[in-house]
Amino acid sequence: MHIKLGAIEFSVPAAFAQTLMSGMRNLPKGTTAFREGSSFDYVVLVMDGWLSTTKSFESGDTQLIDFGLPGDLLVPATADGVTAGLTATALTDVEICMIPTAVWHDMLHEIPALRTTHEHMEAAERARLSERILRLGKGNAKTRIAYALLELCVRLDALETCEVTSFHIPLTQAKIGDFTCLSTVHVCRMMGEFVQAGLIQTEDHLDIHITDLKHLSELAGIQADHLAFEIKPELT
Amino acid sequence: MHIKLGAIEFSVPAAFAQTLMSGMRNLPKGTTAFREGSSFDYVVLVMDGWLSTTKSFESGDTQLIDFGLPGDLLVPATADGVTAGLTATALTDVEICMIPTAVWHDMLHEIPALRTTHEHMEAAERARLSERILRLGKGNAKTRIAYALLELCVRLDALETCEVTSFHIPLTQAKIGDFTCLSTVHVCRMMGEFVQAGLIQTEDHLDIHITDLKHLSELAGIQADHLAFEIKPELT
DNA sequence: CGGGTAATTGAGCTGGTTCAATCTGAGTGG
DNA sequence: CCACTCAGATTGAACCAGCTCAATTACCCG
Repeated sequence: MHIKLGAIEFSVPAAFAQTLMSGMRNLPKGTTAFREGSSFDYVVLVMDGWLSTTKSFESGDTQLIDFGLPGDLLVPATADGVTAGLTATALTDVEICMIPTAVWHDMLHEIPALRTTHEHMEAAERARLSERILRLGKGNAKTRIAYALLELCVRLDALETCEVTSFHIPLTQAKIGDFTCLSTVHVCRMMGEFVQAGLIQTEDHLDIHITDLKHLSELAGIQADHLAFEIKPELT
Repeated sequence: MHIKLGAIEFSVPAAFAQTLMSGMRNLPKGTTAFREGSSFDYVVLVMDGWLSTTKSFESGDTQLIDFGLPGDLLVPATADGVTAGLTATALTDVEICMIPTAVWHDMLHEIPALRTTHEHMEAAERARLSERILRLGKGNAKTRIAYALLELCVRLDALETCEVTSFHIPLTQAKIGDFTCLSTVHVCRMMGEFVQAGLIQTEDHLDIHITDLKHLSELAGIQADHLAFEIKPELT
């Protein structure tokens, strides 16, 4: 039995195999893995596909907090250890593994390398959120979008040191707007300007080609390779 | 030897005492505990006083990410496990304990209750950041300030279920602005309106009295007691 | 009393929003 | 093969929450 955490495959003792197998779920696009406020004593390992985590006001206004990509571990719990503080929704058809929190702790305990990777991924998540808060607070629309593109590029391991960097994001402009806290209208305009300026090209609105990494990085306010060190555990 | 994590005192085996003692530091107001980008293989336990964690653009624009209050544990590392992703600055005279990351891991391993509390505090931090991102993205100035006041109130254990709730925050309006991503001018105006509307009173600009918790909660978009469950580990 | 930090108040400005069309492309059914 | 539909992208234009700039006030401290 193997699981992938971050970019690393771990072989898991047979004792855990049954629990892992029975935790596998296929979620069709648009369905929910767990919901804010509900009791949910699992961690969720993303095997395949994209999820978003969101948080809402009672009024219904909803903010996209983060994406869950293959290899990511979603930890929904708030301080009480049991109640989910976020809602996780499948952005594509998704395969996840729901692991009871207690079992996950046992696994971390029994597989030291897994614990190390887990800690690096938690640090990566914190770093990601901090970078994003910095840009929400002090960055303008272009900085926020440029950063979002770079972050996704790095997380998808698509970064190329030279020439054109290409990757696929299963996101509408509305989702990019949710992620960057901008209206779809403004996302559209800004990305249009990026294309005009020769920073990126798009195909089908979903395949992104970064054609001028240097200037996109400048706009984002961070060097792409530096960001990779901050948020990609396996580069150490 | 005892340490306080969250609101809980833990007795620590003698083997760790020497390391803990030698990790103690007194930082005068305005000094820095660790700096973004530097190598720093410790976790920082806040014994007394307030710290802020910040993140900056190369241009110098700086965003306040979070506060470190007594009992909080600051984990500066990014995904590489060693490089600090944040800068921590003392907002008041501060007493901290710098614990080497490896030692901290040993302590978590040897003291199961400490590990549990640590996990709840990490969950609390995630919850706090999510709540804040929600308000940065979808909330207006009043919502953000109201939430900031409530969050600090809850973290300071000052919450009263009825009547007036009072607490002290060693913050200028400029810091509140940094925290909520608003200009000092706008913080001033909004807090002025809160006072006018009878939601809060202030003394010396630092002592806050919440005089209408119900309406402040409505403005903040969360019930104060619900927030307490989300971000206070020891209420479980 | 002088000097410095923080708060307050007024007034004009702007980045990004909202509202409202219009356009485009991928189905879908006949 | 075409007409219809629907989601998403694009474009234009008015609007506004919060910012910046600038001046004034309040308070503390030596």
